[in-house]
Amino acid sequence: MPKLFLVTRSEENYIKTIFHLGGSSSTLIATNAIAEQMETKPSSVTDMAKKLADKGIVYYKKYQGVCLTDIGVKKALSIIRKHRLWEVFLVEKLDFTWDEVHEVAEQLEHIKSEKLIDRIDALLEFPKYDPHGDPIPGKDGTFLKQDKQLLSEVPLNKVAVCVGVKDTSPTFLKFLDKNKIALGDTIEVLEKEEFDHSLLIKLANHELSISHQIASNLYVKINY
Amino acid sequence: MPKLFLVTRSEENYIKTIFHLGGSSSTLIATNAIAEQMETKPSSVTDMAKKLADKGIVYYKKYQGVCLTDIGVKKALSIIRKHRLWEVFLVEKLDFTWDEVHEVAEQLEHIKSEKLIDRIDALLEFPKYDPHGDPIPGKDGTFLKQDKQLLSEVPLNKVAVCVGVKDTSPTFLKFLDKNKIALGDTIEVLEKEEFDHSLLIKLANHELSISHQIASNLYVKINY
DNA sequence: ACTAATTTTTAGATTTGTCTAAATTTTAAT
DNA sequence: ATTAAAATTTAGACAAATCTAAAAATTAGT
Repeated sequence: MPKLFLVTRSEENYIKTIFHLGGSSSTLIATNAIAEQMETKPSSVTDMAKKLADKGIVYYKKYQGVCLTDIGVKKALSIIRKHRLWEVFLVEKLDFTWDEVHEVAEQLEHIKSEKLIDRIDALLEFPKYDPHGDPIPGKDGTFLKQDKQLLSEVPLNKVAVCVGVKDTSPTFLKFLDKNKIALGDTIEVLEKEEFDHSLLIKLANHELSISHQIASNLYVKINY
Repeated sequence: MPKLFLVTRSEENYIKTIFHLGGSSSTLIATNAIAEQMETKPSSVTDMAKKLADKGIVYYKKYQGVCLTDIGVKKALSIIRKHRLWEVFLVEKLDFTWDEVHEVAEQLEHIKSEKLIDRIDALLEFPKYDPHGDPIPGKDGTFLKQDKQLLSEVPLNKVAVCVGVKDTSPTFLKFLDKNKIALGDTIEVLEKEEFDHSLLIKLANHELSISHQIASNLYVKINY
């Protein structure tokens, strides 16, 4: 029986980052990519890669990169589940706004108590998505892949519903608030400008021109 | 302007322990006492005492012990406030029992977000006492000294209300549950046995004989 | 007041997680 | 295919928080 039960906060952060960079399903993630994402140095990543490999959490091929093992994926999903449930809690129960939740959830996701997160889940009535529209992994490790797409890829005259964001920076989220674009809003693509790929979109009560950069950071789901 | 804003988790635990051992109000607390309480070694306490003294959080007299400065007391109250509010949250909102809350609250008390704890406070409608009957420090640093006393000190035939416990171990709390002694219960002292100082007490629906050790770990408030 | 016992501190070592700088490997370019 | 550039790893160092063992100071006993 391997003793995989002591995972430090730092280790958890690495696991989460590797998952977000696509390191489940045997895709090797480069040391540099992890270092950049975590704002640390590549040599630190190498050190941690070895330690996580020893614990059976990642597969590490020298000079090639790392990916999560089955155990690692499970651990990652558990952390992401906690993070997203806490985000829902902060928004639904404590009236935090979109852009305020991330920083606090980064801390709360490391609290070690199975009972705690299960009770939070129940209190929130088992939500399926977090405030950014990202799916919440199940207690059993199930993970719903969402059929969302970027607004920039939606065809002309299609009607879609805003379900999330790619860029989660406060700057971007504040821009959305200012322009009255919120989760669940209906968006129709009226025009696509060939010159700069900007979009003219129609919201509930107003029309709006948005740049390609904006459109390629907004996730939507097309209605059938 | 002193930079007192980086306090590590470990430092917070020392601050809290010193406070609980009576180290506010310039009473010097011995290195050994702190070490015993925290299940660490005296030499580690000395190291930390120096560090906290450098930061202006404790006053440290070599070979004599430490006590909290004004800044230290403030910091301690802030941690205790968080700890107790989280305990109320766990019991009131997530149906945790008396004996389950402490361990989780020990983790939650270190979450750094003023807004978070203020919103939790509001969600709970600004409680004054935690589930063990201990008062919750105010946001402004006010701290209600409770006029509670040990059941073992209550005179014969007086009626008192159970407001808290001194020993917070699961063993003790489970004993209380089993004998149907709960927070808010009315207790009358019927007899005091001279031989072993055990007490015969009267509860709502039953009488019960309890040892001195039990009685000296139960806090009550006498009704006027 | 003078030992003896206890408490506290110092000095040096350990672990975790990080860093810098140098060495090595891989990738890309001509 | 050889070399230049980029990425990665190694080696050695450092800070935080802890420990052990030895030295120093305080307290207590007679």
